[in-house]
Amino acid sequence: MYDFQAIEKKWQRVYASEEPFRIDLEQAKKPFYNLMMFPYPSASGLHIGNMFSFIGSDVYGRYMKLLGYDVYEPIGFDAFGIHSENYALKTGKHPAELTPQSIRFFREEQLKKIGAIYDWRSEVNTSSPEYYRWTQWVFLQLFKAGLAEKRESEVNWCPSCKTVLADEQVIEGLCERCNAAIEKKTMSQWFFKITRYADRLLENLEKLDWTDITKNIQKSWIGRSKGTTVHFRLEASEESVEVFTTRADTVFGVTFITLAPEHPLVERLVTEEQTDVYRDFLSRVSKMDDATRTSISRPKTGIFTGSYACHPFTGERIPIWVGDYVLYSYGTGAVMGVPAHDERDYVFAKKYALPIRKVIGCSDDQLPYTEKGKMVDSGEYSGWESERFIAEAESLAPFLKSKVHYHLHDWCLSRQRYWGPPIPILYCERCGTVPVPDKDLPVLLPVTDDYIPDGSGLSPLARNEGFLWTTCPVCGGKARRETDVSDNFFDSAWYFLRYISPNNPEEAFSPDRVRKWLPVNMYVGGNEHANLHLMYARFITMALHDIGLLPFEEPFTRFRGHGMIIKDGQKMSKSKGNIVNPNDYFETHGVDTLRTYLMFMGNFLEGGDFRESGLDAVKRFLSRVWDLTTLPAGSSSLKAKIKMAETIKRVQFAFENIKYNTGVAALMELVNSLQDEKEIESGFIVDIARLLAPYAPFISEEIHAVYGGKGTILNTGFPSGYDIYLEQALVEIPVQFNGKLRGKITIAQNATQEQVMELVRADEKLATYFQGKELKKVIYLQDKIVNLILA
RNA sequence: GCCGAGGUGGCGGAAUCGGCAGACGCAACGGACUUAAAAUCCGUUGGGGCGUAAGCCUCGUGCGGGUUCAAGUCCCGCCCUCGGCACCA
Repeated sequence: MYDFQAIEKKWQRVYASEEPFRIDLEQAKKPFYNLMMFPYPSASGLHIGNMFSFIGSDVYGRYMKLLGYDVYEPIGFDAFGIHSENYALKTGKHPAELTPQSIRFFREEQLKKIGAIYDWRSEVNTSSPEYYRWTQWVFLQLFKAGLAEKRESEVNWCPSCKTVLADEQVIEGLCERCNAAIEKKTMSQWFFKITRYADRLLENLEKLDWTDITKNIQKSWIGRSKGTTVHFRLEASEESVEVFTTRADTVFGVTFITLAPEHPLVERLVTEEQTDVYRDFLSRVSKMDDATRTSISRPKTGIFTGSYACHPFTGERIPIWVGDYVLYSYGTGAVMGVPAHDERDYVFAKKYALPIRKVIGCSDDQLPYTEKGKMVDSGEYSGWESERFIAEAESLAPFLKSKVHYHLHDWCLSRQRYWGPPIPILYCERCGTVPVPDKDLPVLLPVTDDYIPDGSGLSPLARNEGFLWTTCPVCGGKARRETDVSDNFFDSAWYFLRYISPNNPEEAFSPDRVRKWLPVNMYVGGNEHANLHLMYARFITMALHDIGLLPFEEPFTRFRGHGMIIKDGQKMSKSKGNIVNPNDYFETHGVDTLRTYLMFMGNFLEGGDFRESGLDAVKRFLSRVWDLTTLPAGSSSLKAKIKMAETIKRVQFAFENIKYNTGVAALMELVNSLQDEKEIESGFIVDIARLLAPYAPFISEEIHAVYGGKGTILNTGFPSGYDIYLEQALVEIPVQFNGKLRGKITIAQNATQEQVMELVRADEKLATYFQGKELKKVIYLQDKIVNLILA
């Protein structure tokens, strides 16, 4: 009888007391760093999606362990940040009080029970001073390298969370977390200059073993766009306005210029008689939130400034407009209006009766014609191909310059909140902006009940006099601390470095261990972090590399993004009441069953549909595995050994290619095929347990122990030695006539075509197909298939 | 709109290099065990047709074409779903 509860309790105790997966970070011979994405300890516990992710990662780690690697699988908690703080605000409990409770539940009731090979000595907690001391240190490294900068900027302000958000935390004008409409505010903020790395972040993708899905998400987020800037001299002054275009070939078709309403030239360009119109327009635009402003379907509006520029090629007068569809934050904040060859310009020109000039060969009813083609009515360049003009633009005229623009923006690091690491900067009246010296780290987050944001735009720390004032380390005078804390994404942008030196009080990460363990060999997590976390972690790594602290540029050699779990064909949500709580199944089905089922229900990289009926099926399967131990010891059939050899290959393929579901299926097939065995070798059963061990740790350990095995089964190697039986296996060869399957023959491996044909002709049924036909051709693939072409 | 991934039975999903489509599992149906039920075990299960039967034929991987001895897989043209980006100039 398979008593899963007793077995699991026993091995959970063994794992806790004997710690068989402790890794000697100094001495390990074959280091393999197996990482999964940092969990954020919510009060509601790890949900089934996290569990899916962690188990998928652990299955890989266990497999590598079985192959003999010293697998380091660290674990820790991403405990700072707005999630924890918002929850604290809602419940009225202090985050410093709540966070340890949440962590305790995660650790004791969930993570320690799932049979993962975590080395708990690795545990880090981003909200502990021992950790954030080094977060602050990393900030200072970047600051000293000129990669951190405070500047005035228009920022996304969430009126509900009362804080600034990075661009990537704004989804269609709404806050990623609370869905409140984002407002624009001008504030002084700390930024990391990630845009300096845009090209390298893009180019390095080629070298990484990541799936194309993840790479593609990063590519489009970086959003590299190659184009040309064109200078238009203003009619009324010596200044010029610069526009950015990817279609320099349409420059002869410009009939107007449109500036973003925020463009600094606008104020000066609006003529007296247009002032009222402009004021009116501006008040309408500023009332629009970002969601409305950037909605594609919204009608485009604009006004004429009253001023003109000169066309650099033709000298023609070009009216300058202001349009709400031009974004100040992209390109130069100004565009050249080419209505004949651009959708938006076309609509705009039609609306305001501006001329339309065709400069790319096409028929009139095709306008706006946005394809490339042959240039027409373009002075000396008429007849050129678009591509040629674009490629050579820079060399054609001094007012044309090649330019690359990125969608990626600098990383706004400041948060006007409480629950994060204080940014380690001081402002001294005499010395200006001063970094906190390393010896004074960490800048401790004060323990206070006064942590609720007041909407002033300042962090709660700004009200804390005890925190605020200090002494300038340079001149000894009075200095004020920076009161913003840093973005939660910064905590998790370097944690994989801390994991290799988790308790080192001297260094953030020790260089010897960096060389031994990094970069991370295998990283597993959700693709929803492809734009944010993965980009930031890559940036921080690249920056630390350039500073000379890391010998590599890319933190994660191999990354696999897993899919999402749904329940009975529907998305899980609180409102539907169909949230799966993993702990519910520990008692009813057991951890082994839950783990194996999660890996079996679908392709790990694509997600799956969670169904209790499937869970029952896996429980039955494990029970059948257990029943094999009741078979008398003896020798199993050749058929069984051949099946084992095939299963080993299939299971290994499944692990290597993260197709875990097919590995479970292969094991089920093996167990099914053993139903008729009368007796079996104990080694055979332990080999089944070895194949199963990455999926179902506890039953595997128990089977290993029942047959006298010592220590963890993961130290006993991946099964081998069955290939000799495979050589004895007969093959079944499908026989086709004219491409249609008509039968099969069974023959020894590596048979010649003659041997195969002999059997085919000898087969009573197959032979009938030859009657009255001439055999024209035989296509024979050894051990695979034979196709006979008859006339 | 652009970029990417995908579309396979009643359902979740397999099919590694162009070579037996539907592995494995669920559900359903039939049977064994049982006084009965649950549990468990055994069998059947893509559609259509022929045959008393063993079996045989035929269609079939979103749609339409094509390449090939052979196509879920490759090529061309569509449709739909999901993910990413998006007044991006």
